[in-house]
Amino acid sequence: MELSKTSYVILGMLRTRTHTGYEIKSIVDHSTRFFWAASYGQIYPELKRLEEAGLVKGEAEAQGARQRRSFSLTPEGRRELEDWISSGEPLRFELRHEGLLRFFFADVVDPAEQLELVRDMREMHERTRTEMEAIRPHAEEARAERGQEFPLKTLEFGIAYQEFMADWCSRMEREIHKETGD
Amino acid sequence: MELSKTSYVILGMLRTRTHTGYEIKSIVDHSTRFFWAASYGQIYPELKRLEEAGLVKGEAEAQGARQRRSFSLTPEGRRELEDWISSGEPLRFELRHEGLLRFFFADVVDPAEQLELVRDMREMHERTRTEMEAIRPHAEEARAERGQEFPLKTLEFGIAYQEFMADWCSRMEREIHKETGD
DNA sequence: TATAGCATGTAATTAGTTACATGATTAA
DNA sequence: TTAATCATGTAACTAATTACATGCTATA
Repeated sequence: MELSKTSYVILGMLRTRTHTGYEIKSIVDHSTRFFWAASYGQIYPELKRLEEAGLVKGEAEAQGARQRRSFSLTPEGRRELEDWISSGEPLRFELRHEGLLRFFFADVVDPAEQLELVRDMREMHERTRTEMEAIRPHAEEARAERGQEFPLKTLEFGIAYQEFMADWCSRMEREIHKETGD
Repeated sequence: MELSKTSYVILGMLRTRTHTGYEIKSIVDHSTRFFWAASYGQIYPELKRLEEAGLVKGEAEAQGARQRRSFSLTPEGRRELEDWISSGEPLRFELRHEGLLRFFFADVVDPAEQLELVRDMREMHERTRTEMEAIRPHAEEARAERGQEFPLKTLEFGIAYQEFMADWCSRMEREIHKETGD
């Protein structure tokens, strides 16, 4: 069975304990979504496929009349996850940035609009940074209670990344302002 | 007509002069593809739609028996491009980074593998940086000959960005090494 | 008692890549 | 003469989002 990146997100989320599809979605939304998102439309069908492939095991945990299936990693699933992290396969990355795309073509508009664009970009990155700061307690808890170092390191990277982007925007604001001004 | 980001890439590429679909593809591959890619499978059908919408105009420029259609911006197309750059619509951005995704889950493998992962990530970003440096002459030419400031600024951002990523990887290498060592 | 959150899932749509098919021209 | 590059386009596929549909449970 061919595993997609999203399959690995799911396997990874089950590395410490069992979770429902719903829980996986909300953990993703508080962690990996900044560099790898996943929707219900991917998670539920993928959980089914992973179960068929013997990499996860679902167990009914109904609470009263509410249906609920918790999934756990099988030994094969864990091996698959570890192999993927250790595999030397090329690491792809992709940035899709609408602001940068507009910026690239910004010679066709005048400085006032150029300035507005970079200002909007900076604000967006500052907002995302704030959003990430709000998540920090989660990552600190994961470290304190489950000994996980990497979610926090990853979050700290994310914050530094947003800062880097916002700083670059500030620099561009100054550069453009110089031309507009005197 | 609803325009996608890729539509704007095409309009943008025609801002200074006419181009064929083939040329647009190769310019994209030397510029915006680092934050917005486009394939032939998008470009040719999209050029057709843009022409039907009156935003670009194609002209046959056959050289002997070889077919060739060059497209130019119509006044409406230019306005559409300018409006998009100036519009205050939310600027979306998305990072998909397989290395970071593995890193997030890296608690499940041992330090030797963690180290290998960040090393691979660093090397990838250094390679991309080198690739971008190779493009610099193109962007400098655009500035010198067509007065375009923004493609060069964007490229310089790209280079700084790759450096930032590579530096962070180096820092992680040192951090992990400390734990592996003594 | 009503709203927010928990929970599962599918269908339709959109976006995008890859592979394929074809052929001309230029430079080594 | 052959390989690289120029040039156009479609078909099949893959990935992913969004909207929809359903219903339970806890809490304010």
